[in-house]
Amino acid sequence: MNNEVKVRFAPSPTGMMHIGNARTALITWLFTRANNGRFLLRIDDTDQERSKQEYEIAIEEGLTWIGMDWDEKTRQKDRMDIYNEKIEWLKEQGRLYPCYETPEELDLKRKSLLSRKLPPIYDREALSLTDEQKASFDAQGSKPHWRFKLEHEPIEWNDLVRGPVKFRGSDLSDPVLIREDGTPLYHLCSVIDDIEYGMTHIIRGEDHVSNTACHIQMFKAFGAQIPTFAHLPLLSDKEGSKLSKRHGSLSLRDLRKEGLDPMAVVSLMARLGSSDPIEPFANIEDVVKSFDLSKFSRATPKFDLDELYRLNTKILHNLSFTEVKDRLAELGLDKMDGEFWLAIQPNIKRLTDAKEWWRVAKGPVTPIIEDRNFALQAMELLPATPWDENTWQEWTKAVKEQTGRKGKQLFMPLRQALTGMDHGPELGQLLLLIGEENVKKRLQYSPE
RNA sequence: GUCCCGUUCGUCUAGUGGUUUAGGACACCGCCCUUUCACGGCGGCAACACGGGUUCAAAUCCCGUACGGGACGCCA
Repeated sequence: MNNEVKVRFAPSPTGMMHIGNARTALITWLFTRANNGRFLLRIDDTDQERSKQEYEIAIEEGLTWIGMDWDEKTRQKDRMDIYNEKIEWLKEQGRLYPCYETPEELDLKRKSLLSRKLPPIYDREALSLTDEQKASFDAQGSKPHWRFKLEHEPIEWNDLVRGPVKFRGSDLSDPVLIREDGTPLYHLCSVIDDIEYGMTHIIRGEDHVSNTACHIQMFKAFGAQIPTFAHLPLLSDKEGSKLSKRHGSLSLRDLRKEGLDPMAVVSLMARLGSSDPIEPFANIEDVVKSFDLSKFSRATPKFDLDELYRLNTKILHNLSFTEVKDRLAELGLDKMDGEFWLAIQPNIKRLTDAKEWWRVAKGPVTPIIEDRNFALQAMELLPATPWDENTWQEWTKAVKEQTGRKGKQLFMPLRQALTGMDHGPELGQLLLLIGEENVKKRLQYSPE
C-alpha cells in the first residue's frame, strides 16, 4: 500500500499530435512530476480501423520533443486477453446486456428523438428482449453488441478543475462496450486499464466529462477505487471558436519544423489558462517546480500562435551557443561559431533568422550605396588587418575626421553598404564577421 | 433539440457581498538607454457580455438573454 500518484496520458493514434492534445499531455505530465508520481503512456488503439503506427510514432516523437518522458508504456491492442476476462466477469454480474439494433436503426432512433426535441438517449429496448427473441436473433445469425447497464442514480465527483460535478444516470445512454464483432470499445478498455495500472488521477480534456459519469459506475461495478478526476477545458482559436486544423500548422511536428524551440511550446501550454503568468522558461524542470493544477480555470483559453512566437523569441535570446549549436547545424549553419551567435542573437526572432545574418556576413549581399565617393573614401581609411574589437571604432573615427560626417550620416551609409540593410546587429561585431575581403568588395560595389 | 460548462483590460487571469479609484503578467503606446534595429530600464493606456431581481451594499448571489465551448457514436 502506497500513496504514489499514478497518472496516464492515453492518446489514440488516429492522427497527428495536435497542440490542444499536447497541452493536455503536458499538464498531465507536469502534474505527475510535480507530485513525484509515475507516468504511463497508454496507446488507446482499440479502433483498429483508424489507428496507425505512424501516428503512434509521431505521438512519441512529439512528446519527447517537448521534453516529456514516461515511466511505462502500454498498448491496448496487446491486452485483449485481459479485457475478455473482465467482459465475462461483467456479464456474470448482469451489467452487460446484448443489443441487436443495427447502426442504421440506432441512427433512426436518435433522429426520431431529436425531431421530437428529446435528447437522443438509448431507449434500452434491448433490455426487455425475451430469451426467445434473443435466440431468434442468434438463429438468424445476428451478432449482438453489448451495452453497460447504468444505474439510474445520481453520479457525483469533485473535479480538480471543474469543482463538484453532478450527473443523473438517466441522462446518459448505456454505453456500448463491445462491438458486434466482439471487440471491446474505449470505455471498457480505458476503465480496466485505469484499474489494472492503479491510476490515482485521471486528467483529460473536458470532452470526456460525460464519459466520466459512465466510467465512475464502471469502476464501481468492478469494485475498484474511483480515481480523482480533472477535466481541462479545450483550447479555442484566437477568435474564440473551435480550434480547427485549417487554421494552419498546429501539429507538434509542424511547430517543430517551423523552427520553434520546444520550451516555447512548454512555456505557453503550461501556463495558458492558469492564473500564473505566461513567461519564457529555459528548462522544463523550472516549469515542474512552479506547477499547480488548482490554478487552471474552467474557461476556454484562446490559443494564439503569435504568443508562441513571442515566447520563442525571448527564449532564443537567452540560449547559449552550446544549446543551439546542433540546431544551427540542422539549418545548414554548421560553420557558425559562438562569437557569431552572440553577435546576432539579440536580432533574431526565430532561429531560422540566423540563416539571414549568416548570408549578410558571408554574402551574397547587394550593398546600398547612395554616395559612392563616401564609400570609397571609407574604404581607403580601413585599418590594416588583423582586425579586432577596436577596429570599428578606429575606422569610424578616421572616417569621421576625414569626411566630417557624424551620427546617422556617418553610420547608416556604412551599415547599408556593408549589409544591404538599414538595421541589424552591432556593426563593430559584424565587421569582424564579414571579414576584410567582403568589406572591401562591398564598399567598392557599383550597380549594373 | 436536450443537458452541462464558460463569459473581468487586446490576451492569460486575481477577485467567493463592503478592505477595489477592480490587482498582476504579456501585448500595445510613450520616455530613457543606444550614433541603426533589437536587447534593457522607467512610465502610461486599457476590462466586470447584456437585461432584470435580491440587498443598506453586487464583478461577486438569483433569474433571463446573447455569444462561445462540450456532450448526446458499434470514435477516443
